[in-house]
Amino acid sequence: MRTQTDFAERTIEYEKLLSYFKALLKNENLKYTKQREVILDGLYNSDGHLTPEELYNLIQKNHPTLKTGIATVYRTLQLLEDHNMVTSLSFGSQGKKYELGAKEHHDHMICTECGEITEFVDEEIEKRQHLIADELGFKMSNHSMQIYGTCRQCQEKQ
Amino acid sequence: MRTQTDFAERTIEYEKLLSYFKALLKNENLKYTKQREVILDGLYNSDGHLTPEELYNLIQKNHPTLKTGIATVYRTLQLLEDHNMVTSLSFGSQGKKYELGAKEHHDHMICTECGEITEFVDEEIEKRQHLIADELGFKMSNHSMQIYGTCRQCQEKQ
DNA sequence: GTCGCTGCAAAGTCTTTGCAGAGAG
DNA sequence: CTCTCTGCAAAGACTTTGCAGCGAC
Repeated sequence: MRTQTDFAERTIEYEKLLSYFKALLKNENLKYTKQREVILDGLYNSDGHLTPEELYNLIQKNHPTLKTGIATVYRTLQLLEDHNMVTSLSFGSQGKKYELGAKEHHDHMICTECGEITEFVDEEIEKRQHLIADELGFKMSNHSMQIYGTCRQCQEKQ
Repeated sequence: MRTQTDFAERTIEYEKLLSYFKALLKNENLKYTKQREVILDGLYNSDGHLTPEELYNLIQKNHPTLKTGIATVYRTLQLLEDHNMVTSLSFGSQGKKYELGAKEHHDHMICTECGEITEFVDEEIEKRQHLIADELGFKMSNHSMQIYGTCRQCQEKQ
């Protein structure tokens, strides 16, 4: 099993991400704006699991001079999701969160006390998922798995 | 692996479900009302994956004489969820759906074309989930897994 | 009878959209 | 220059809440 740390090492650098984004925009006759840049940047320079509002606040804090509306955050997240650059996660009552999807596939372990999200991958589970889809005659396009519980820190607090 | 059909056989009968619900209400000095009955009934007599609005419509159709407001549906679903009688699922853009949680644990395979939901359980995956939680020092309380793709019927249509 | 429950409508959230001006290419 | 993007505010979708009357116990 691999965990979050490994992913950090594998995460493609910001430069690559940015040029991919720029190429994509050019390809579709869309424009590369300062707002789109800071949104991508915000997603990159965070733990990667943000609600639209959290992202909006982060941008306001880091780029106070640039006026960026929440509508633009929503629109850009939608754009990024349409092009598979980000993935949206909906964990129960925590609302919809977004993460950069350029990373390798992984699953999530969510602490119900503090909301911390740890990423992991288990090859065995991945294999079985494909197997199950095949058995049910399903053409699998995607999958997600979440484990809910209490993280080590929160257990110690109690 | 087991699938939906097996679950139908394991599903506890409505009578048991109902008496559990009644006992629970009595226990907390809550009242057993006609509205609460038809809501539980609606959840039971369906494929078990309903949005609050779908449930509301179903009730309107099956019990046209009984006035049941959507607010009551929301309130009752909340009540049932608080007492672990139903589970809410949020699958991407499909919105929040509810299912009776008295059934055995299972995971979901969702067709992104027609929205059909098939349930399944894989013991191997269940085992590995516990293992992973242990390795990460996580006290697991719950987990969910979704496989997205195209179901057999929708593949044939194309 | 009491006290919780209900429908209704109003109020909250969260997200999307219309528009006129700003700005990238 | 053109045509997309943006902020703003208004509109939408979904969910929750306050209230006065209703109904379970």
